[in-house]
Amino acid sequence: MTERAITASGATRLRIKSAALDLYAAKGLDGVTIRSLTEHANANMAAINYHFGSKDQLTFEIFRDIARKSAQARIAMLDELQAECAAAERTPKIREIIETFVAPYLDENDPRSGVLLAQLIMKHRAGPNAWTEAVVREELDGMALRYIGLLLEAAPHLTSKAVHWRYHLMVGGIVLALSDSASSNRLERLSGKAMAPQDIASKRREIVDFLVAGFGGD
Amino acid sequence: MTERAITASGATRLRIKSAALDLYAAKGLDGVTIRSLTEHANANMAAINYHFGSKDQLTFEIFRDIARKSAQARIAMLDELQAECAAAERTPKIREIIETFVAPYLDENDPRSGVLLAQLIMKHRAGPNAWTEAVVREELDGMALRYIGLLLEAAPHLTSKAVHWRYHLMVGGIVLALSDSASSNRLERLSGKAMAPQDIASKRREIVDFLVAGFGGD
DNA sequence: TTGGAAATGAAACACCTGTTTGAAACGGCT
DNA sequence: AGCCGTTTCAAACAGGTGTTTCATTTCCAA
Repeated sequence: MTERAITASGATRLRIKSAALDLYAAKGLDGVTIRSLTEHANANMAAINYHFGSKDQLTFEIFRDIARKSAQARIAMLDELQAECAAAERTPKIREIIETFVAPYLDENDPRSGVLLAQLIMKHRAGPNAWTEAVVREELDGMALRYIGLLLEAAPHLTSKAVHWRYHLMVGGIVLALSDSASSNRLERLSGKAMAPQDIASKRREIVDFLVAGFGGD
Repeated sequence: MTERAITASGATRLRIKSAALDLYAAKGLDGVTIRSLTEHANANMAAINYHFGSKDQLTFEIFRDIARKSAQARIAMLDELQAECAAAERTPKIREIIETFVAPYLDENDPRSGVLLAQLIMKHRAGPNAWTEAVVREELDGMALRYIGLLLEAAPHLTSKAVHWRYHLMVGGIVLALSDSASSNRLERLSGKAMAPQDIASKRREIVDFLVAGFGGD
């Protein structure tokens, strides 16, 4: 009884989700209306409420998935890193930790996710919400605590308070750096067009180098 | 002919501006309606269009003033710093430069301005606007270039590209750290209530220390 | 083939936004 | 006092938002 429902409804459901990812990445969290959304998805307005219950619920699902995917990717990388370190009887280095943290924001194969992740966090800061709160608490907080613990080990010269602060400063730096290339491109403007913002590899290098230095070296 | 107009209109004009500062700082850029605004200002809805032309124009004036004030404060501090350094025949240190940059965000006498400044920048990144663009370009870009130049001198081990990047990462870190204490208080939650977010002095110290380290030491 | 649930579509709905209107009240000046 | 430009006020307005309605179509199973 549910099988046909799944396959049949799956079509427009997926079309809507896909269009939502595109539009949110392009126009930002406040620039997408239900009308523009259904137009890009070749669907009817009512389809959103029919398939998702409400626009808020759709948005929640979208960003919960993005956040969960990024958290899982980081957890996998951290597991691998810690296994490696356990074998070599050493603790992870600051640079290694930070590289796993930055990775989901700068995935060459999926640049959209990094932008969306940044938008989620900015939205949660600029005007928190029932669903931003839920996404951050349920998908991101645990991962953040793991990073803070690891960084605390890797940077024994820093107090716990300092590591907490620097974790948050790190997130902020990444998020706003990401959003810059996504919209206003202030970095390119101020540097006199000398910067190539599309070069993800060098972008990652600059960001990681700064953050590693911020935590007190490699 | 203008005198009485100025004094008479000045009253509600100022009341509206003051209420706007309060509400924008408390509710964020997207949480203030013309109705809540005039209610808090004991004014009529039409007063906003009568005195400011439009809600957008009012918002523009508010944030242009905030941005201008912060830029002027920083310019004054930089002038003093550079005069001091010229007398001592040395160049400004990274820490000295960054302390002037952070200062307007963490003014004990006016904590509202820091929050508003952070909101302006987040809004400009999350969803740029005609007036955010104008404020950033006209009030902030020149100051940013001066900082980048100074930091380039103070951190000769960094390339120009690196300094540009780190300047933007610095802004991002400050802005999101500021917005955290303003709304979601994630730092306090994750640290198990061990952090005292109201202690501005130690907050400034943590931020500056991280940024100084990020630029490669003192 | 046919019955009935699932899905779609066009239109209307209710709500909230910023803006405008036109009349009333105010306040200084002659 | 009487005038007139300035300012205030309540109400209505226009535009956009998400949601709902209900008739229609689609599609699978009996």
